[in-house]
Amino acid sequence: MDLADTKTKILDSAEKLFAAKGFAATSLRNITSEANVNLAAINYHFDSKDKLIYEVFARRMIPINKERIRLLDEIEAKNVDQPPHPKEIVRALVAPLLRAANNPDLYLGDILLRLFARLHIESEEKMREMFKGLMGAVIQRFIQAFRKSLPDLEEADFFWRVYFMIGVMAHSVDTQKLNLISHGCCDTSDVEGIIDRMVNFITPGLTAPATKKE
Amino acid sequence: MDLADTKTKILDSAEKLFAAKGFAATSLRNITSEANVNLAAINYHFDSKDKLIYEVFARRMIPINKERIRLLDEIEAKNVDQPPHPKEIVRALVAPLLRAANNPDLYLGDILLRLFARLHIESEEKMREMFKGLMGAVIQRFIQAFRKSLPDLEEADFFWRVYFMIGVMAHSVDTQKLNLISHGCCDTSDVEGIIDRMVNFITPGLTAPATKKE
DNA sequence: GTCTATAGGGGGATAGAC
DNA sequence: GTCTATCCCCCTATAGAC
Repeated sequence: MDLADTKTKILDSAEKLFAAKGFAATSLRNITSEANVNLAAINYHFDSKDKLIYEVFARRMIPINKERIRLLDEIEAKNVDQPPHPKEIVRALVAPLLRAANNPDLYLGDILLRLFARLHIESEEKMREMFKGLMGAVIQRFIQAFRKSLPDLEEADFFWRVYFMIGVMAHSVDTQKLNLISHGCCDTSDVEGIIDRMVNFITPGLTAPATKKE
Repeated sequence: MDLADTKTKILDSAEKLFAAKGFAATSLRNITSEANVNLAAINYHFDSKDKLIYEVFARRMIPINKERIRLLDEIEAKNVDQPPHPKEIVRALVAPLLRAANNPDLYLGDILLRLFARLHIESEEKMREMFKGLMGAVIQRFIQAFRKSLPDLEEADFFWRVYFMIGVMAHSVDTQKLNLISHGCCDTSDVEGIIDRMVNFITPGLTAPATKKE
């Protein structure tokens, strides 16, 4: 594990600490002492703390988004005549994210997932820009796919439901708080099971009858 | 607006800045200059930054949770012989939170709501303790109510679905990011409409058939 | 209760030796 | 590429005058 080069050690430690404490609360000194490297190495390899934050995200986000697009391409290739069922699109969106947590090559556990959850909640301008750059294209592809598979939904209803779906996904990548309420009866290590449950929760909400004024 | 006393001015400014930038990134100097009060006033009135954070939350959370319990009591009083429909319980849980944003006595808009979203994502120990103290009893009450109204659901399925529901609620209190994808077609000021849409999204997921191994 | 002043520490970033 | 040393800033908290 100490065979990694300095740049990788910094990324690994920064990822872990950002996920645990947040960006502002994690100092460059925290990171370098955790990584057993020199303080100046961060500025040498990454120029600034902001650019380090970006690199930490990009390293994980890019492969996940590639896999999402690959799965969506596959689904659309199978359904050339009619739009695919929303359930399949939901699965293509959430599965690569949840699976990334249990990739044995990463050894990340909940760390990666809390990092994404935190990004969703950050409101600083730089975070917004970063998010747009890393996620914009994928979001647009999936919105188009969902729109075609839910053609009868009124536009406002459609976007609200997509937004609620993103909420489920963003919040549930961190499964720690679930243990606080479930006294350990939920197996948080069974990723494929979590994916199934999440798809089965989201799909009926997406495909429900239109919301009427009550 | 400048008629408020020092303590209230500090709470108002702290709430606004915590929501916008997070706890760690908001300094006591930011708060006192926004509030037009002296730096030392924070330590005089609140002792420390941590206790200020707690007070900011408690001021909003306590009335919201009281209203949630009141609505749940009301629902259960109407349904003494059979458990209420999950839909009614969902509404009792989400409506007070979403309505708090548009309370004209508070003039908070999205600020209050982003604050709650951020609390959900904070992982520091002190936040966990605070959350437990302010939310523990309410969560237990609602879990019991949901359990009775969903008696056929396997236990793990039940808790996962409750967790997904919390995700929708926590994420969707900040409606800013919705505008990024919906090009303004969603009316984020119509609180009762948002509540209806959210209840209609969550309920089918809660009441769906059990998740089977696929 | 509110102020000024300051203690005492930690932060990001960089210069320059090796 | 990696180190030490340091600049200069902002931070929380408190002491003590008013």
